[in-house]
Amino acid sequence: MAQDQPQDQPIALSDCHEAGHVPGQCPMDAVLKLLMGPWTTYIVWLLETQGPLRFGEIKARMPAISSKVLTERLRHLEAANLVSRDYRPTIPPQVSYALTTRGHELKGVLNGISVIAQRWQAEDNAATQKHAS
Amino acid sequence: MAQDQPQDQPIALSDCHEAGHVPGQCPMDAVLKLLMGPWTTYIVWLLETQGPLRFGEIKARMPAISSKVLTERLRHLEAANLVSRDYRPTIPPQVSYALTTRGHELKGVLNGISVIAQRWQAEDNAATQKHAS
DNA sequence: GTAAGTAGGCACCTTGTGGTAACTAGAAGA
DNA sequence: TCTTCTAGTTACCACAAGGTGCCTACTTAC
Repeated sequence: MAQDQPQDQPIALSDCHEAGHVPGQCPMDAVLKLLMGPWTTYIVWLLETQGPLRFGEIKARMPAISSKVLTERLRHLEAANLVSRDYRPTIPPQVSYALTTRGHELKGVLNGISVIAQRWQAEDNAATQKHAS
Repeated sequence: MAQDQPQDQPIALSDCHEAGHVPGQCPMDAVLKLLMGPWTTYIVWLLETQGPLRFGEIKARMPAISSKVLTERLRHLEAANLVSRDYRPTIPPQVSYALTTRGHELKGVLNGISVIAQRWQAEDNAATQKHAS
């Protein structure tokens, strides 16, 4: 991935960043907006680690989310082609969600963020402890 | 970075994802929340590519942002140790902002997102064109 | 007759967030 | 004396986003 680039090259980001910036016109903004809301990364992680899940199964693993928001998040992820929706009109209906190829492509990036986030948190904790003693 | 891991290992993400998820208690959530708001990645990108900048210089490069929001974004980034603030109490005052080491560490991740985002957008554009023809 | 179970839809309320405009300090310059 | 410059701060407004509760459709089971 991009990490193979020599570290002294200027960061590229998206072309929209070249001129006066207007939020919402940038591919990066689109991806960040997708990932950002609460729950979203957790949904992707669930589908990544546990495979396809039904609506109720996802909800059971996120007790605090409301149906409305879960539905909305899944619709957004579906619209972005990150998850696929499989609807079976049985009684009662069965709807299962799975990551698409594009969804799996996020794995590397998410892991990168996770690694950094955990390292920073560990550093902060260590600093706090040292400061408290 | 994390991309060196074999691709068949389960994604790790953060420990908070192991049990019932509560947003806001997760190091990943913290980082995403930081990056997410409008303008934020653009500010980081500016400081990355153009070096330390004064408040007015940043604002001049983002004509649509308000002082209030720029101040708030910079305060958040400063609180997260991503940018450092250098205040000189001259008249009129001079305040310059620069990326910290931690700020530069984001470069890889942001570039990863940027690469994916641009690839997806290109794919989508190609698909749209083909569909339209 | 009615409750349970699934996957939401819909209306309403509340909170957070961003935006706008006015205002500040203190010295320099006209 | 009055304006200008910098880097904000403050008060206020508006909209979007999240949350809550209630409702549906259809069948099976009690």
